Amino acid sequence: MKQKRQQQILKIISEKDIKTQEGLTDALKSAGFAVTQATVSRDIKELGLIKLSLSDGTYKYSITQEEKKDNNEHISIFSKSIVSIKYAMHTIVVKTYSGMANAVAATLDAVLKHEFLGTIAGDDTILIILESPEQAEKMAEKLVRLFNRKE
Amino acid sequence: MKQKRQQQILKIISEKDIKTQEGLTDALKSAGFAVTQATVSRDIKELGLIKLSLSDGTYKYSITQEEKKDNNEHISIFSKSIVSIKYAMHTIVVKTYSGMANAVAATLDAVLKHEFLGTIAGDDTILIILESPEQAEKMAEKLVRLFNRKE
DNA sequence: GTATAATGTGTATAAATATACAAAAAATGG
DNA sequence: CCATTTTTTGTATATTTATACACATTATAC
Repeated sequence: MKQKRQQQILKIISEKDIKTQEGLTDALKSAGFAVTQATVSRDIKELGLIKLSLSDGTYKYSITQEEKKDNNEHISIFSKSIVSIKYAMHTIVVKTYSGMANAVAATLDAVLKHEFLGTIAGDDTILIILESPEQAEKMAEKLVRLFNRKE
Repeated sequence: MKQKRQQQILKIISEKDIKTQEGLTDALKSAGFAVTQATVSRDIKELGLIKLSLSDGTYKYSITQEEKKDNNEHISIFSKSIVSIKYAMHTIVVKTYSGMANAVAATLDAVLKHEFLGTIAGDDTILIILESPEQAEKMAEKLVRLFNRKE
């Protein structure tokens, strides 16, 4: 039963925004799984679900994007090629693994070109040029967040 | 101060396993930021941090892999350019927004070239060629996870 | 079968987290 | 400068979530 119930939980949270464990308990009840919040709490823990804060100021339960847990290579495909991101004055310097700078720069250009003046890529370094130190700082923070290296 | 404090929070959780907001409050205090749990709760909400359940049965705070938060365009910089990922036989078809296929393909190549035979990119479509349907399926699933389109 | 161990669950409650409200601090516009 | 608005924060507390404990259920070994 537990197995089925946890399946159902994944189904439920993929279909509607579940904001609390109480809400999930109710939804489960509707689906024929009568359990208490305590059990839901345990299920959530086992499933590794997370509570996200949404842009409207509320929360919802969700699965994690990647399967982190298990092994250790849960690094996003792109951030994988990036070594570091630093900024100075109105520029950002992105270091990549050897030979990858052009590929990364091309994609950055394609996706974000309206947000900076331009990029120059060598073998393992990309220079991104912004209009001001302020913009460089903000963009650098954004890139760091987007590629977030962690764990 | 808030800005600095939130930076510090990100630093702290990247360095040590923070299990509760109380723990984070203490760590912040040690770092010279004396605030209460209430403020930490608000910071966590703003930063979009999540509470992960670890394999040892405990919890820790962490950043999300992608930036979801703010507006609705919290889609990772790269997945932003990808429209869909489908597979057929031993190939995968990635659709991108117009003009971005080459940039995305270049990066895929750079990062994953040892994992597939090759790629062909047009204006908004990339064909990835694998060795077998099995490999194509697995790789497609991997790509979907890595770029995880969702929400 | 019975005994024993392991797993799952509810109840009650402890622990952790979010928030209403008021006050303080900072920003904005004269 | 002062007045007004916006943002940030603490206090107190409501809400939400996790868990100790006891009981129930299921699996395992004989």
